[in-house]
Amino acid sequence: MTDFNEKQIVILEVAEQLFSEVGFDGTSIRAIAKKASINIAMISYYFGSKEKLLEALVLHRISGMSLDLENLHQENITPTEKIEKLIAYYIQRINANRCMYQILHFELSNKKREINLNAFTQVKNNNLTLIENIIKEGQSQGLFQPNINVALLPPIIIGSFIHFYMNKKYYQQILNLKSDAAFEHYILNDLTIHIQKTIKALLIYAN
Amino acid sequence: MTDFNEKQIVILEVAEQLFSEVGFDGTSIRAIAKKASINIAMISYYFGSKEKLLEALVLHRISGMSLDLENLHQENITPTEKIEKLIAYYIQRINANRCMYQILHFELSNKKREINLNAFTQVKNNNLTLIENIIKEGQSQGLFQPNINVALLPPIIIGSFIHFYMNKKYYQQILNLKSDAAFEHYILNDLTIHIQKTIKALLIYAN
DNA sequence: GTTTAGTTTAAACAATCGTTTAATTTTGTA
DNA sequence: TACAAAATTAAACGATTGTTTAAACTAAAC
Repeated sequence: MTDFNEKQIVILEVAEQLFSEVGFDGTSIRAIAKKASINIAMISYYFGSKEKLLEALVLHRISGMSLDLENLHQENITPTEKIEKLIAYYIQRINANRCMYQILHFELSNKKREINLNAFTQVKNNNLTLIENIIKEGQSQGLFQPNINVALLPPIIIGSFIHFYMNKKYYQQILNLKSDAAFEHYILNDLTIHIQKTIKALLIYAN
Repeated sequence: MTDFNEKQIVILEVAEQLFSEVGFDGTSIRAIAKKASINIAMISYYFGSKEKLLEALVLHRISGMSLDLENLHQENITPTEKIEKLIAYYIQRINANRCMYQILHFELSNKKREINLNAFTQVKNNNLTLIENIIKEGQSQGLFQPNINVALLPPIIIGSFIHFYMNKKYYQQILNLKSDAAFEHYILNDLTIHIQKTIKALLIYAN
């Protein structure tokens, strides 16, 4: 998977954290080097430049963002249950990769940057196909409505999560989630159930 | 509403565009000055500093982000129709303020920055109360389900929009929206209808 | 016409930025 | 041990950053 040594991995991890916390432009080479306990020249030495470090980081993480659920489609459960499982797994994976999602979320919409989107587009298309197959199955069984815009389902799932996570302080306040652990627990339970209910209702309920 | 002169307004508008396009850290005082056709010293002269310019910009725009729908609650239409109207209006307003939403979205989650959130929190609480009142009305009429987590509805609406907008290029590609106008039209029609359907289904459908 | 306060300007400020250099240390191989 | 390649370092590079300065300009008030 990776052709990076231990020291390079440390740099990538530190960069990921800082980029997600204070942005690419808000992160200096010196800040990364200090946090990774290395000399600032090592970043150019290993990755070439700050821009290329970002590219390497994205490519390094992107493969782990594809949903790995080939067995789900073959499981002997109802399409509704499959959707439930898919969403829970999806959110758990977004949460696990939330730093990278945050970086991509901003840097991809940043007109200054021009990252190679092919790998990310492929991940999104792959995840979209996965959802599409389950929905087609549900539709063929007469469980789901026929007129579902599948392309707009990921925005609901990902968008809800990202917005919730980006406004962490606000939702911690109004939902009385006093610790980071409580916030994360809420995401993996209450928020997940809420999104599951929402998508299920959309698929099943006839307008 | 504003105590800014024409020149200050121009600076604020240019800053808003650049901050949303390339981020706060990605925007230099000189870039703002050049685009606004003013001397770089004028920004410090009028606003004190770059940080204070951002604060002034947020405060300048924030009042326009509160939903103004007092009459909606009194209209003689069903709660379901009220929700539809509310969502269409909500998305139209997010779209109109999308630059500021983008700025807030990133800068508020940026650990470097410490903007005064009170005004924004007030807007969010105000909008939440508006939704809550309509849902209570629908619940009292037996139209909506009783167990609705109102706090998690804005994340669906705002989150879906922002995610869709942030991944503009991707969705333009897979939805075959070749122009900016076609993309905006899709947001104000198809995406709006999709979110309306989603929220309605969640409110009405019993899991 | 003079004065005064408010604008606008070019220039300079120190600080930080990403990157490169050249010398040194470390590591692995013969 | 001797050598060569790789890794690491401190220092410096020029460019750009946000901000300040002091002079010049504008326009209304007296």
